[in-house]
Amino acid sequence: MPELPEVETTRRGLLKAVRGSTITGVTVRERRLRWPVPAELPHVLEGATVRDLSRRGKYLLWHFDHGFLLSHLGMSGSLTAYRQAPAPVPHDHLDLRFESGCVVRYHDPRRFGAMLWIQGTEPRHVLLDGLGPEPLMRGFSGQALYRASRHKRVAIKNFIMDARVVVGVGNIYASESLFHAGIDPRKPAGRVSAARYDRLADAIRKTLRSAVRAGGSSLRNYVGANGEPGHFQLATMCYDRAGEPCRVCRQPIRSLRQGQRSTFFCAHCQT
DNA sequence: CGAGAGTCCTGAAGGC
DNA sequence: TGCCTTCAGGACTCTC
Repeated sequence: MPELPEVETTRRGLLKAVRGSTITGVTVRERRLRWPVPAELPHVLEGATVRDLSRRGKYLLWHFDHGFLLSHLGMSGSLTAYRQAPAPVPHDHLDLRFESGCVVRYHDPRRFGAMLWIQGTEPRHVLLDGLGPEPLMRGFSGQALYRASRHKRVAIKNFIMDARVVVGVGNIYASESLFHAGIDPRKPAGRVSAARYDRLADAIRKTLRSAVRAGGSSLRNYVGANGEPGHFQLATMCYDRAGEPCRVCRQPIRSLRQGQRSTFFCAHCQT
């Protein structure tokens, strides 16, 4: 479900409710996520005040005076802030209760997400080591992609989904960005020109920015922090459109599997 | 080392 | 209706 725009939408939605607020209680109903929820999590969070909520790639970092809560939504996770929480439903794995009465609830049917604790004043964690540049910040450019891609035989689509290259480009936005840049997703990364990487970097920025503006994607079951679905699915050029006519040239959109993931592209517009 | 496959898990959808 | 297979927004970890 969540790619960078969904995580950013979640962050913005939660920020007003949680920044400056103190946690009064933590309920863990299911510890078995991607990694076990640390047993000490309720103890370290109760009484702590959220100083900030930031994002690194698809990770959310909750800042406290003595450490950080590192959360990831995985494939099917969501974080929702309730002024008054309804009764928990299946897969509501964790609640953060605030002194205001607000409850932030983590829901994740597939349990590929994570809730981890980083002790200390620096947000250092192996999961954050080696992450590439943020696509919506300085440091990300066509030139950076070009440099990182030399001598790489991996397909360009898999290359831009590698978090060491650039963070936050998931399966939907990888296909969409390559469509906008006119690049065949099967092309070896090392054989794409610098000029085309400039186009691709622009396409990634534009695709992600417009999805953030739209409040994230709403494919299948995405809901944001306020429970509202996103609207990105209305605008996909190729993702999930196999057999349907390309919106530019009317040739049928093709699909294939790359690294166990579905890719969608237009063989006429993308070369 | 790089590249590709396997893995965790539940639920929805489609075929028969 | 029911059973089975396939697929789903991620990404770490293993194998070759």
